[in-house]
Amino acid sequence: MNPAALTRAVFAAAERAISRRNPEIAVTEADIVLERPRQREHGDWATNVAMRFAKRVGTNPRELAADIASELTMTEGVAKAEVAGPGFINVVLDTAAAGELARAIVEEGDSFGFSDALADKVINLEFVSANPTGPIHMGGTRWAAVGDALARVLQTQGATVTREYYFNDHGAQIDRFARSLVAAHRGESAPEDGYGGLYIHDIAAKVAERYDGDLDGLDDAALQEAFRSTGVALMFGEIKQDLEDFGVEFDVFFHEHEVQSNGDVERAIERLRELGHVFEHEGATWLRTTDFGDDKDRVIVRSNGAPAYFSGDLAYYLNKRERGFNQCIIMLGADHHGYVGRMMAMCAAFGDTPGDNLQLLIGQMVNLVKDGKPVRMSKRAGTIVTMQDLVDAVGVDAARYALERSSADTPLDIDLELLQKRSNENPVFYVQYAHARTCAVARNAAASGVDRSEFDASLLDHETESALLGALADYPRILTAAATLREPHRVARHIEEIAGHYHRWYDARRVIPQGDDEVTTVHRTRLWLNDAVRTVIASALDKLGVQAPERM
RNA sequence: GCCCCCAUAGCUCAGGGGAUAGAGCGUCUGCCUCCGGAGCAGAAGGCCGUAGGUUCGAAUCCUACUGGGGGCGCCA
Repeated sequence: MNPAALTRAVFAAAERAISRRNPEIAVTEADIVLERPRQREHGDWATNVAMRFAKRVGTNPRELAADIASELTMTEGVAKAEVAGPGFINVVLDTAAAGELARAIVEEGDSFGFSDALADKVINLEFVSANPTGPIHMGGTRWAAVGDALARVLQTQGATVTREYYFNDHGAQIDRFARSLVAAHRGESAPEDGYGGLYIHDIAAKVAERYDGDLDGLDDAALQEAFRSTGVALMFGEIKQDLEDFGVEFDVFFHEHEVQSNGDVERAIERLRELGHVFEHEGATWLRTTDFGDDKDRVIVRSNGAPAYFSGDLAYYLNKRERGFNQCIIMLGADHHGYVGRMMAMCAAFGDTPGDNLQLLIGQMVNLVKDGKPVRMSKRAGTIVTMQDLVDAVGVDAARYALERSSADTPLDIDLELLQKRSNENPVFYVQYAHARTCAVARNAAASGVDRSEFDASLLDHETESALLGALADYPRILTAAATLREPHRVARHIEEIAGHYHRWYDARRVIPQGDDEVTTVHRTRLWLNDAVRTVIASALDKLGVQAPERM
């Protein structure tokens, strides 16, 4: 019996028990909450439905629970339902009913746990969007890992997802970048407001190489323009390469320059003006974001006629909506959380629903720690620590997993020394090892003549087997939660749990017969369970963009 | 000054109102005659930052405070 079927059974039982006492109280399936008890001896599942309804029904929770439990006991697949504590109903499933899951998972394969919960969502997921003025730093690295994982998790729930990178190739920062390159080219020190670091010299040298001496005759403006366009292109190429090496692929690289030059900005402003949210003040054009909860109104066209940065956001958001996305998710670093108010106000000003059509996720800072001290400087970038620094230190799998297993709104310290010293101390290896072990067992099973020609779920009766099956049964719910809450770390935490249950099962039960013992149904049945675990771990690691090695 | 995020084991972090608060790492003790010991079993280690409140029930929700991080431009 799967959780959905049990939910229906509990619903039916609760409805009968409650309506007997008071027919006017309506129970819906949404009122039924099943959870996995922390203590195994509390059964496979528990529900608090009696405690939730006791007051309204006018009885005490334990009495109502007893009624529901006795109804439930009659349900096929339920071995036991009993009242516990203040009014919980603990349910133990028939061994066979629980064990069927092993076969179901193997037969369903990689798509086990997928659903159509988000099938109506056409999602634009914007993340990283690092400026092309330097390499990707730790904030961008965190979002690259988490964003890619989130995209994959959303897709398991039927959502249509476009991964998008907003490329700020417009504005004053690019001027500063160009001037920094020119300074490096001339052997001068970086401008005060410019960018430093070895990479600036690398890029400058590459630009010069590409022009092959043709730079000599150029005046200052032409020189800066040459370094600007070529430098940005080179920098962007490096960023794309870093992302690719990190296993993250974007569907769309959107250039800010596009909305700034094709009239979209003007059109967005005009739209907002028609809606009555734009006003002129002291020569500048403003959006009245305070009407929608922002702390202050925002300039969208400066008094000198130049569009403010925010105007690009207006046009870009409108552009996304016109491309057909009904949910725009933007992942921002903690240093940008100040934009939340104005972005949400902008969304509302367009007549959309903040929190639905537009969602902003804020990721907290990542610090690398070594020898107990924060690592602040990169060899290459000078002032910041880059994605490359992290990958060089611990590898892609460990880097991604370390970033993905924590909630993005927790500030995170990553201890490089620990991850470098003995890589098996990293949780990613615990999970990967469990997967490799399932593969080793499968290989040995094949060699010993154990196959999946038979299956008897009632033979999966060991406590480690019900625990393992329970964790596997939970996986679909974890995936749905991870998607709807935009918290892919839940997937990582859950496979750690599955891996733990698997290792304990491995210690307690053998798939391969010992010595000269005959291969029996027990061994074949256990192979199904082994392969079910492999299926789920491989699928979950894939969602995290982490390798699931067959051998380590 | 105002706003946002965070505070849970020695460290890094999980815990979407439920029962005895968990994992990995670190420390200590056991387990290799047979599917991979990158594993398993056990031990030690917690006023869940403080104080109130809501609730049958709070690490979880609300308020205030303390401590840490970040942000508050006609910069991008």
